[in-house]
Amino acid sequence: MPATKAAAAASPKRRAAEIIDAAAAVFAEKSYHGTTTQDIAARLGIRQASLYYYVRSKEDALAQVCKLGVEGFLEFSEEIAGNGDSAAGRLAAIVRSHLAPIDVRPDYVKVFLTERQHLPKVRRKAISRTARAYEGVIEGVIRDGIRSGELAPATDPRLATLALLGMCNEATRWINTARGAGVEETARAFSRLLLDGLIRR
Amino acid sequence: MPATKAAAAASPKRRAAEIIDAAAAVFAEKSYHGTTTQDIAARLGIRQASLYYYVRSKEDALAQVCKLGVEGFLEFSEEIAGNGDSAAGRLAAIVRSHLAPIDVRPDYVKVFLTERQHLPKVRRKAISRTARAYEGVIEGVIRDGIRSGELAPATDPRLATLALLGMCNEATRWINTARGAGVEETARAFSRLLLDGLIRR
Amino acid sequence: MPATKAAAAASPKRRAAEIIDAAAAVFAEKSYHGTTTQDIAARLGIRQASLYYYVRSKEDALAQVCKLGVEGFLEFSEEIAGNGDSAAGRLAAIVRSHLAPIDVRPDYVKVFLTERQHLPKVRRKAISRTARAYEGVIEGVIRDGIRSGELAPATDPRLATLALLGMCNEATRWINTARGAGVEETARAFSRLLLDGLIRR
Amino acid sequence: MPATKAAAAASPKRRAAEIIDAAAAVFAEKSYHGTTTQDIAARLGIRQASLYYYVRSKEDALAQVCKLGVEGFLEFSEEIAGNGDSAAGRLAAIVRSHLAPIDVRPDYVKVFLTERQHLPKVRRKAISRTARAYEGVIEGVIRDGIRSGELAPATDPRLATLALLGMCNEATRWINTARGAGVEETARAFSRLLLDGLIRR
DNA sequence: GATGAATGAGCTTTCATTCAT
DNA sequence: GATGAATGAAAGCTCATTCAT
Repeated sequence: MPATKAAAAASPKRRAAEIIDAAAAVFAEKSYHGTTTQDIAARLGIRQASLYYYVRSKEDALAQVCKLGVEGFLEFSEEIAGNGDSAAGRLAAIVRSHLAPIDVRPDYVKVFLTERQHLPKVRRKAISRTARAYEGVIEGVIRDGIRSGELAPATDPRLATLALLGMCNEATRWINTARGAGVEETARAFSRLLLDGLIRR
Repeated sequence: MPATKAAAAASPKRRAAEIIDAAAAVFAEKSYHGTTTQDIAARLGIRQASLYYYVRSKEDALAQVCKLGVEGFLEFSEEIAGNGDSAAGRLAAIVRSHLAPIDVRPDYVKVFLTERQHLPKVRRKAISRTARAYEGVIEGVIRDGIRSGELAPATDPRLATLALLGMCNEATRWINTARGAGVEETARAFSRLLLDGLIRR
Repeated sequence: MPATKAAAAASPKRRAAEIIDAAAAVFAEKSYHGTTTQDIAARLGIRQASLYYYVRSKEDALAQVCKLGVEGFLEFSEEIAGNGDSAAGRLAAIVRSHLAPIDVRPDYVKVFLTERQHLPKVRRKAISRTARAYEGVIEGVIRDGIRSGELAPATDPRLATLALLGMCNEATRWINTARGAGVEETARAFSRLLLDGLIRR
Repeated sequence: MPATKAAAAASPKRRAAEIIDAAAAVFAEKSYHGTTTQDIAARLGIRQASLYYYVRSKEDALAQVCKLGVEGFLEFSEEIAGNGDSAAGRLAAIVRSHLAPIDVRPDYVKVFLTERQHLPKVRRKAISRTARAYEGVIEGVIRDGIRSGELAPATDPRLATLALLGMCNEATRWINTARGAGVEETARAFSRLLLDGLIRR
């Protein structure tokens, strides 16, 4: 029976994860520079100084959040890109898999997308490289589809990729809110839109 | 005979606009809370204290940037929505007109999109209402098109609107850069994508 | 008639020097790490934050104090070492010229002697090199005197140098206090001691 | 069979002495206020909190180090002063006995000399009294020598004492290092210097 | 118009210390 | 004996803002 209030329900590792969780939530809401370490501590019901038992610095917390926010994007996309499916099928799968982390850990993804710029150069560059690789994979699938005649030859693969990413990434702002919709629905609607367009046939 | 370097050729009003221009640029690059008034002053070649001759406060500068960043979106969209064109034509026009300010004043739009959350509640709510109205206009055009049989009946107008806005808004990150493309091209590619999709017919 | 309290008697450059003066005094009294920036501000009758208008950081203040604390040692010693005087005459002059800055700016010298270790490595090494050179000059004079037969052949020039420096440097602790004596007296007594010893002849 | 690495071979009392040893070493290197309890713990391979099993506080550690650092100075000096030897012989013995603790426990002596100022007033004053007494003993020997005609009548006993102490105390900075020399040598050189001076006879 | 000087408020971080285990 | 977890207090520093000039 734990006596202290704060140490209540927390395994050694779990507590550290909770700190990062809180950081992600507050960074997502107020932006990195708009967040004080006090904000994070308050959300956890601990004192500000106690954060530093688990986290080296505010910036380190951002780095951890961003790391978890980007994880999962690249790996699945490569897997999908390499399966033998049609280009359309693979693109639909990519949309679905891109929205998945946004569904599960929206704060982490949002922070990764909007706050990673505040990471120190070295880390930022490394992440940018990963992101660039991810875009490349999607672009490759589109090029494939054009070459094979499955996708419209007039398509600009680069801009199509940016469109796909743009609409999916902005979903961090509204997915699972009243203003928006759930992932399943969103994934279906976005795939259809991307592949078939709005025009009735 | 102007002695100071910076104060050289500047009408009273023009100078004030330059201050806001500089604020927009730095806010866009470093985020609102990541920007110091010193950053803005440095970009203008003046001293920190001199900013306050033109601007009431840092927050006031943000408000002005956001105001100019949102201007032009709503007016044109209503005009377009009300012209007698087909739904497809009107949507293409909306895409074009939405990208226009991004082309002309990317910093202002970017700041409006990402930093308006840091405005005090009253101002923020007012802007949100405008934004909501804007979304409503687009959604209306899509509903029109579905009703008239021009657009696919299975379309979710809300999600289609969010998709359109998402892909256009994210363009603030790359339009006119080497990584992206110019507006004309982008508008054409995005309209086609939205209306016809990627699949070859 | 100056209205503000603090800005009273202070030319632009003079004020900065006053800040460093205060820092030297407090560092000398409480040691570098034992001093808070608040201590320095209090001695000047200004607010802590105001220090940073003149000084980049506490460490920068230490660097400035040390720089002024070491200045004057080397230059004179080289001059003296090179004049055509006897070894005994030159050593007496070195003692006198070494005690001079201790008389004029005891705090600066004391801080240089005891706190320079807390400077960042680069600066510290540079200062150490200067100090080493200074010791070398004195040692050289002693070697000269031994070679010419003026000084006792059994003398260890290195240890004699360290003795000279030791007794002079410790004078920072008591010179011009009731516990000690004035410079003139001290210089005379130390020269005689060094050259003739305590034994009566 | 001891399980923990660090706690291996250590009697209860011996361990406490090791803690103070470590404190002395780190205080000597980084100064009292420049040392963190973590620094001391790290040098022992234990955790910060574990220090408090042996030491009441950081300040208490300083007090213990200073106590051991000053021990041995006074007792021997009184013994020497009281033996029937010549003034010169007694001064040489004092130099030797003053350098002895510097040789054996340089860190303790150095900390005593440079950090005792940070002890709370009561303790500091008590130590100062002891130090003053020590100086008095040396000064007495010199006065004796002058009175008896053994030492030069023009000698200022106070300044001669301060010279002796200055050169010996500064030896904490270099004794037994490559830059300096061993105790035996140093004691011999310093005695001769003090008594006979540098001039050849 | 512009700025040098100053500051209140607040920020991130450090640190000695405590205490239940 | 030793330590993981936590914290009160304070440190150095930044920053938006003011104001006399």
